[in-house]
Amino acid sequence: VSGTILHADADAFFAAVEQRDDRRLRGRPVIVGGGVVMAASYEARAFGVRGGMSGPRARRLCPDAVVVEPRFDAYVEASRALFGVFARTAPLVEGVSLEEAFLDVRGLERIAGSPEWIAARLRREVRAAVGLAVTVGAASSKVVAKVASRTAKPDGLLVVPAGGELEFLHPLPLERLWGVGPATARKLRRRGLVTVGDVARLTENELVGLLGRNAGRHLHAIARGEDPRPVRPRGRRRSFGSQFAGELRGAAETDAALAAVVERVTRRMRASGRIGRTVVLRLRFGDYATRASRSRTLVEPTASTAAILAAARALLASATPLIERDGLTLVGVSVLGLEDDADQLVLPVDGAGGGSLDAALNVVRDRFGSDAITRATLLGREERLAPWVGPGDVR
DNA sequence: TCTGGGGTCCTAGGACCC
DNA sequence: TCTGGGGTCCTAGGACCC
Repeated sequence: VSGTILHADADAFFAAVEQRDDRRLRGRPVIVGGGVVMAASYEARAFGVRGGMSGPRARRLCPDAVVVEPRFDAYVEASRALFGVFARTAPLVEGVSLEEAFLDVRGLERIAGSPEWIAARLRREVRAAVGLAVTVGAASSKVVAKVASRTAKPDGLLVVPAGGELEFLHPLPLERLWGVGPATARKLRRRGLVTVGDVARLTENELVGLLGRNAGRHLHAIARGEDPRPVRPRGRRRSFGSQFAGELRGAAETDAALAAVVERVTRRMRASGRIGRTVVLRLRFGDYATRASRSRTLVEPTASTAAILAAARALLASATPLIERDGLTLVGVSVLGLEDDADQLVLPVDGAGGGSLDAALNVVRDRFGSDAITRATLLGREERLAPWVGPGDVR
């Protein structure tokens, strides 16, 4: 069936929200984030500015760009509105990030019209209700819908009809495929392959030999536009992490960075009412290429700063020889193996009657008894949501 | 061109258990 | 006494995505 899956993706999301909220920025090159480019408006991209680029480099490329600090609250709010339109458009929505989702519109033909019509209306409604441009790709599978939206950006709509998948995919450069990153692209290019069609001419066995069993099979399928993965709402996040990048000179400086990183992670965990059991230490060394990770699984899950910092320090000590040889340029900590913290309740103060901390505490006492609270912490909205809210947190 | 920060999933080997 | 298949958990690394 043609176009039963839509991929909707808001264009230059952070930058577009800034331009929406400040008309002086409209039509001008806008860069969100000073240290590193988190988003660039299309006006800035015309100068070669890209996400992930260092701030100084971006300003060299585009000296006239307006650089604004990110406002995560505004992005989360815009994302809520965006997903509100998605939810009104299709019964089944899979959020990929704050600004992007797959929508299953199978069976909506008689109610809502053809996929093309649904997609066009979705774009109009987002424009009207959220004030942003969203590009939509429609196809019979997730990969093809995703590649279609990539191809139609910005502010576009591309429907790939059933049966037209290969005609659409095969002339495209193989890097366009969703799931082909730098490493895979390098391997394929070394074999002289350039387009998706070139990849599709390889047998499954050849691709398995090149990339491994699973990756090879997957690429063999998607190069033919075959992707059995259904549109499925994502579950909750599976890890919390944070990192510090920069030259770390000496043990004291490294330990201070480690402590700050752990504090950020555990604070967010407590704010979400989650605890975790596996602590992962990530390191990058002086050559900026070599990386290593060390992990340790605790007996009991925790969100305690002290417990996780102790584990992280032990892991760091186990990597001392590597550090002494090369120096460190990054230290990061992630916590996996998440569970709900049964002893902790996180509730929004403004939703607990009265809009004050005392009122919220009284709600808890009423429900669980006067001695239920051993400790209460007031968290800002931004601590709960930003930075980098996962799609599992949006709903 | 020097270097993002936050995530997800897969692979592979070893330990341990039944 | 020797061989064995299959499952789960843990650790380290790698690829990819936004």
